[in-house]
Amino acid sequence: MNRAGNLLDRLNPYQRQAVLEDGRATLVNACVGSGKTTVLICKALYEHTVNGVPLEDMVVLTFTNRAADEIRDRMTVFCPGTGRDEMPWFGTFHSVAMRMLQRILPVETLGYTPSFSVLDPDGMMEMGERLIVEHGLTIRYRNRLAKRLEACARGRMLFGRMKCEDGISRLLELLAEEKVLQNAMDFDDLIRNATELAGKSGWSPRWIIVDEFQDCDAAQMDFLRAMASGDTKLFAVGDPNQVIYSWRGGSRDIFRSFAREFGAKELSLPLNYRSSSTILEAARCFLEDSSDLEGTRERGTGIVVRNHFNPFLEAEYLAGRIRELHERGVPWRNVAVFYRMQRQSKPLEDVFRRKGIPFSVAVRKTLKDIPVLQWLTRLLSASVNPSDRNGLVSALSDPRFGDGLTARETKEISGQASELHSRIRSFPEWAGTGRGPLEIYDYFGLESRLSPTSASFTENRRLVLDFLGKLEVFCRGREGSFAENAAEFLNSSALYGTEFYPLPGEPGNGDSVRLLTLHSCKGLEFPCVFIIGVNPGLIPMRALSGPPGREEEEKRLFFVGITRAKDYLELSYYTDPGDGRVLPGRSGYLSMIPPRLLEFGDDGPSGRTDIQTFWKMLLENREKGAAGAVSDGEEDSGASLPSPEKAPVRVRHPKYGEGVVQSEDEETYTVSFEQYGVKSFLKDFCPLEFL
DNA sequence: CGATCGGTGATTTTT
DNA sequence: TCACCGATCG
Repeated sequence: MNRAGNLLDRLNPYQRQAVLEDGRATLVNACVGSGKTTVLICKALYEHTVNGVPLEDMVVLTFTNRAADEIRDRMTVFCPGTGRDEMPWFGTFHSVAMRMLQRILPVETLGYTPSFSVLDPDGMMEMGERLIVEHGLTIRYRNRLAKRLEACARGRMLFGRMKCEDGISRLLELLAEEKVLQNAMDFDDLIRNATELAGKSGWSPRWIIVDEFQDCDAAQMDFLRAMASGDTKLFAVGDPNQVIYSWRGGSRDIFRSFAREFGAKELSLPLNYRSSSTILEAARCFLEDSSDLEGTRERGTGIVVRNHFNPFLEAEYLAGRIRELHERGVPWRNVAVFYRMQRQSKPLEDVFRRKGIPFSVAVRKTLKDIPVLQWLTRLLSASVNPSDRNGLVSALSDPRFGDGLTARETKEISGQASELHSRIRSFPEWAGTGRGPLEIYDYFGLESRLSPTSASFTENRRLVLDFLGKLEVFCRGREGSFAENAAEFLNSSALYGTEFYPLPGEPGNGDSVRLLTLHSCKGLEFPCVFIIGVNPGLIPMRALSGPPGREEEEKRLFFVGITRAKDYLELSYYTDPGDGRVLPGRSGYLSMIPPRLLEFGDDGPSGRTDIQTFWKMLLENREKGAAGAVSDGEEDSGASLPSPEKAPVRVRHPKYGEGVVQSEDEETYTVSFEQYGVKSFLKDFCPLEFL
């Protein structure tokens, strides 16, 4: 009681109201940086310590492992002695669904056993490839199979009209059968099967609490519905302004339908504690509805806008600028650079490495990127799960580490066909209650399989022993057989994804500058943020086709990026992006920010950059023997502007075409274009041609 | 089989 | 705008 009492004292009135709200369903519209995770944790603590709800009677759901870990860690701080076992239903949607299927739901009715295995996306593709061969299916666009399957599973059809017979839907059916046969569930199956069984089981928690509710898709909503009985209370926290995954099924409508379906009381957390009011005011320009967003902080410095010739020179500039910040006492980890596409990190990586700036990149690492671990997990999976034909075939047929059998040969294996095969089959018995890394290493004869002569031998050996070491730690102190525990380990590492594996050669989360896509920066915050490539075609991404609402989502994405910054924000764009799909010059989004919030950097470091830019252009032009491109380098510096007259002033813009100047103040022109509506332009950086 | 034409999509990605 | 696939034709 005391603890919870103290906890409440630290909350603002909005947060306190949310924690104390006791209706059947509560929907908290939490603005960016308003302490929503704190509220969520306080809610769980309050119900537990004050209202006496056992933690086992609460389902607390997140979308990422990172969020789940944070919540569990912070719970443990307030409830000392509480481990994972006391919070069985705290976790990601997928891990909670998996646990329910393993422990309390009758999976047998679906043809599974509680020791089913979790099929990661790569494993699913392997299974798909095999089924295509075995059944002689004809699949169009084979190299985009993954995308096609995903689209098909969500009821959409990629490459809509196809003249010829296409086996994609047949493949989907076969996959569904095969998964049951192999006692394996993919990520979607976990949610779907848990939903189906929970609806019938009659089991319900007293509370369901959901984080980042705006990311819920239809299947996850069904899952909530299936778990909730009439007595279950629901508490969902989210921010409709941060819907940036709608292509994955998230939707702003989910807020409305939740409120309607459960008659939820809607509250809001409008106070942002993170960003300076200047940054927040700029961010507000990108919202459809910014009414529930109030700053609490001082103005801070202006948002710096800069242009660079190309991504390479921009990286040079950033390296210098970030080093300068570091020398003034800013730790590396307080700085982040955001961009729209993964590949934009490349020039930054190269230059930062050369200039000795420590950095870490959020790269998407899957098992596939580390072949030896991919093979090892298939091998172990086949060893602990006898129905896992898929893993067996993958492990045996691998040309590098396995026996290099063809699919046909592997199919006909009967028992003692291969040494490796018999080792796999007798593994559970051999393993008993526990085996160490070196024992397993020797048991499978890995020393020779990893081919000691190959260049990557040392690295592969280290990766394998490291992985087996983690397996040992995981299994230590657990009851049951080693094979059972190893199966559990493989399942959670499939769900835990990349972070479970060491990234070879890369420094971890130490003191380094973070390079992130605008999508992956969600949920983080940094004192200093640089958003690069704010060009038309990149931010916003060129949206040719696609459902309406695309443009709004790009705005929200930029909003998410801006609101990561606490104190310092710098936006930059390229004069010469070096990519046909990206237009040179400032994105229209920069014109949406009131100019009084911006500072256009043209002194100091950028001056150096301009000289470099000029040299670079000179060199390139000399090499190409081309002339005339140089003048483009300064497209944004104010060309001669005629004084405005009383009569309508007509202008031409390179992208928007002809328009009429509507109004003018000291810094800007506001121009109305026929097709693009009203835009405003800074006088000093004006791309307009006066007619 | 090689050349050519037409249609489609490109990016982001928790688990 | 470009890259890639599939269909079609000679």
